[in-house]
Amino acid sequence: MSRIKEIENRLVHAKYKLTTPRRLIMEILLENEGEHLTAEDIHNRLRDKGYQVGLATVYRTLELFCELGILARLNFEDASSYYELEENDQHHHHLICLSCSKIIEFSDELLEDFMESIEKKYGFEVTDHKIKYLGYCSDCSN
Amino acid sequence: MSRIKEIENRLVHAKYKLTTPRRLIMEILLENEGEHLTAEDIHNRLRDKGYQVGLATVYRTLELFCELGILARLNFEDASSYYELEENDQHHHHLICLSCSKIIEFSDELLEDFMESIEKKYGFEVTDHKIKYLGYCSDCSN
DNA sequence: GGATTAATGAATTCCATTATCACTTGAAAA
DNA sequence: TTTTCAAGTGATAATGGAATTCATTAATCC
Repeated sequence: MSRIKEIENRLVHAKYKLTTPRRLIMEILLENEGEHLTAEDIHNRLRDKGYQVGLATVYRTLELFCELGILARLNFEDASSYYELEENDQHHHHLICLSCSKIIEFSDELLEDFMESIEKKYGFEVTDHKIKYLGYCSDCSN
Repeated sequence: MSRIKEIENRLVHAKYKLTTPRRLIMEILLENEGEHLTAEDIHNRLRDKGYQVGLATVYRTLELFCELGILARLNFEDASSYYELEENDQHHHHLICLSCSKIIEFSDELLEDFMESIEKKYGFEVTDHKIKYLGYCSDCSN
């Protein structure tokens, strides 16, 4: 099944309509797979292609896609949120260059020898790391 | 050396003046050690204690303290930045409850058996995790 | 077809943060 | 001490990302 069909199915299955703005936003996301886009980035690219989609709709659609697990929202050190396609539940994390802000992705098959292997693999000199575990605390988990 | 004296020294050593607003903000931070405060939190607590310090000054001071390594700025999933005292280079990370937003801290002596041990130690059901390594990429590291 | 509901988009609002700029402070020099 | 002046401050305006409002439009149901 094509990538776009699969996403369409997820939308429809969750009782949402596949509208033109949603399809257009989805196309932008697919065309720019691998990049980390802000809502405004997407809004601009739509405009550049001649499509008029309201910024509010872009925000709403991105939020919806996040809820459906189609997208992941990323927060780096600046104020904006960045979005990227979630590819088949494959976690991946980010190396963030303090100098040029370049973002390199890496997957997490192995958590243990992370630091050493990553440094070698990407020639990245790690000076700090931030880990966040998300989930439910003992008060909330039942 | 007292905590406050030590921080004072760091300021002066970096050629910054020890002004009243900076000292007051430092006191608030020390009084609330262990909490994650926003700029506005600090501003409010100063006001509640009868001190008038401009919000802009609070922001500037927090930024300065971050540069000097006195503070760490934390970005969680909401829009605000949170600040906490950096205690002697001891990394620690965060468990964030998706339900009540409670934040539990944990240290990182051992990276490997993290997930399991954390779940047990804190009764926290981990459903996702986010790791960011910060440093310098191969283009920037020399 | 008419009614009901979902979705859209322009504009507005919100809110955290940053910039501006005239004024004040405090520490070094006189 | 007093003077001096860069450093620092604070009221307010500006910014920018995100959320909200509401009138309009599109899709779906009976």
